[in-house]
Formats: sequence, C-alpha cells, structure tokens
Amino acid sequence: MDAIVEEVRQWLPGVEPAGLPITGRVLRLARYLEAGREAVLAPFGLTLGDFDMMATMRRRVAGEPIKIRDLQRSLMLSSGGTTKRLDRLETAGLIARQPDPNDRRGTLITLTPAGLQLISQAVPAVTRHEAELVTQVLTSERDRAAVVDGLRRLLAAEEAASTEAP
Amino acid sequence: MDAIVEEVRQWLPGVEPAGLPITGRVLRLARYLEAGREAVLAPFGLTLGDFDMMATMRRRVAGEPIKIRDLQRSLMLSSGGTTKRLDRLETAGLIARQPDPNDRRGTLITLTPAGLQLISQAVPAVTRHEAELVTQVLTSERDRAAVVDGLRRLLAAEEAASTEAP
DNA sequence: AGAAAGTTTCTTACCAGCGTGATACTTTCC
DNA sequence: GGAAAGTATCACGCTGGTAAGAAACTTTCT
Repeated sequence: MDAIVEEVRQWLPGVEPAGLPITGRVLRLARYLEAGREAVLAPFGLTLGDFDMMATMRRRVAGEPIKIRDLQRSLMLSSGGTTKRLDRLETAGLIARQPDPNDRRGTLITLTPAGLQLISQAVPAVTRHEAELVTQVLTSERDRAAVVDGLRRLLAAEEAASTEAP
Repeated sequence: MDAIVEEVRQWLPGVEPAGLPITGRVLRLARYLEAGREAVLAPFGLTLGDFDMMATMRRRVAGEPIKIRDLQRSLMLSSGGTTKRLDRLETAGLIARQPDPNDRRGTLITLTPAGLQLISQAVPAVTRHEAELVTQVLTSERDRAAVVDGLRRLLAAEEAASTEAP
C-alpha cells in the first residue's frame, strides 16, 4: 500500500495523495473484515446482509417494532433490496411483518423468538472474533483510541455530508 | 456508533467489544468511500470494479503485461468474476488479451492506449476527491499519521493471516 | 525416458444478491 | 376533492460467486 501511494506520487507530481494512505487501507481492510464476518456467521446460517439487518433490529429495546423505512436508511440499502432481505428472513422464520397501526402505508418488523435467539448468539461471536484481531495488533488502549478518534471524525463528516444533501 | 458499542457492552457483560469501535467504523466508512468513488467514476463510464482492475494494471511499468492470475489475487476476486470483468473491459476496448509465451495455459493482459488514457484521468480524480475529504477532517499530518499507522498494522495482520493459510 | 496422476490456469454455465424503474396504495397539503 | 409526496412490492438487469470442465504444466513412479 505504501508502494502504491509512492507510485501515485511520482506518477502525478501535481496531485498530493494525502487521502489514499487512509482510504485505500480502509477499503481493503473492509474487504478482509467482511470475509472474516462471513466466516464467523456461516455456522449460524447467516449472510452478512442478514446479520446487519437483524443486529439493527436487535438494537430496539424489548422487541420494539421497527419501520421498514428506518431499516432501509440505517442499512444504506435500496427499497427493493430491503424487501428482498425481509422476504428471506421472513421465510426463514426469523422476522415477522405486521401492518403499522398508525400509518396504513407502512409495515412494522419484529424479530421472532427464533430470530432473537439466533442474533443473540451471532453478535457475541462476531464481537469476540474482532476483539481478538484488534487487541492482538493494537495492544495499547492508547493506540486504539487514536485510530478510533480518526475514524470517528471521518465517518462523522461522511454522515453529515450524506444527510445534508436532499 | 459509540451508542452501538455501549449498547453491546451492556447487553453482553462478559464480552469486551474492544474491536467493534474500529471494525464497525471501518466497514461503514468503506461504504461511504465506495459510494464516493462511484460518483467520481461515473462520468468516466467506469464502475468501481473496473477502476480497481485498471488501476492495478496501470501500476505496471511501461505497459508491462500482467498475468490474469496476479490480477485475480490482487483484487481478491474469484476466477469467474475476473473473467467477466476482463470480458467487459475488453469489449469496451480498454484492455487486450494476449497469449502468454511462457505458459500456454495463461493469458497476459495489457491496457490499450484508450484504457491507459482513461485510467490516467480517473486516478487523479479519485485521489483529489479523497485528499479533500481527509485533509478537511484530519488537518494535521500528525493525526493522519496516527490513523495510517493503526490501519497499516491491522491490514498487515490480515494479509499475513490470509497468505499463511493455504 | 515416458506414462500416469495431480495441480494450475482460464473459461463457461447457472445461481443469488442488490439496484433501478414502474406500479398500487395511503397520507398530506392546498 | 384533487394534486403531490411517501411507502412497499414486483419485474428486470447487472455483477460476482460456485462448480464444473478443458487444456497445459509438474511431479512421481517405474
């Protein structure tokens, strides 16, 4: 990666690649992390997309139903993609649709008991797996905090940019 | 994101989510960065996958041909997916296949003049776009270096793990 | 040396996931 | 009451993965 940055620097003398060392690594690291999560989730019969969706629902206190629209936004998914994922999970018996009593256009989603049980096992598995990776490499709390702080700021900027744009 | 971590901490008292603040943000940030690159690349008629592939080829000095196998590994792509991407780019006249004189199973890939010209415009566009984002948020070189250092170590661990496992 | 077995390289169906655009229905606003 | 906006679903297309196969290279055994 450093080699790539150096190569771009020589190739484009006018363009300072101040972002590439970070963005290139974030993108590549994400690929590895996704592969790792997939490996951890496979024994549960879950794909990465299913996991994200169910974990988002689990975050609701006490099985509070969630609007499809909220799920969609939170997962950065299209409406069509959301419907398909929900179809899969519903067929698998992990979530349930119910009409929204306050808005007859909408639908509310809840985790079924089976879904709640499954995600309650899958989240700790992923958490443990990634804690192991990170603590092994960034052993000091200080190192981790530095990375977290930078990432937090970058992410905040992106989220701000995406919400301000109509 | 901090809220998510805190929630997991309370939900799972036994599991220390030391990795999540980093991995969760990396995954999410990657989604935004991909969307950003797609937006920058759209005017060039390139998808993210095409860009990655051509940028990898561009890195070869002086149009030195590259083996398909090397491309595939470098892009973390399946063999079938590699063939398809190459088919698209070849149809578009951006790359060319030629038989490998040293190994008659293999095929070598080169950028055509048109492909070279296109990627030579696309890479600076992406670089500039991301430099802007990063320098705006992480203004000091020290801040950027801290993030880069952490990411570099995490990525090195993943790469090592993926090559050691045959 | 040379044949047999195994490995690597690339391609070809076929399948699953997601985005796009059209559609039907509800709500909101004037 | 009617126009405009919001919500969910469906049909279709594109992209990538998986599994199978054909051709070429490598290793092993006699």
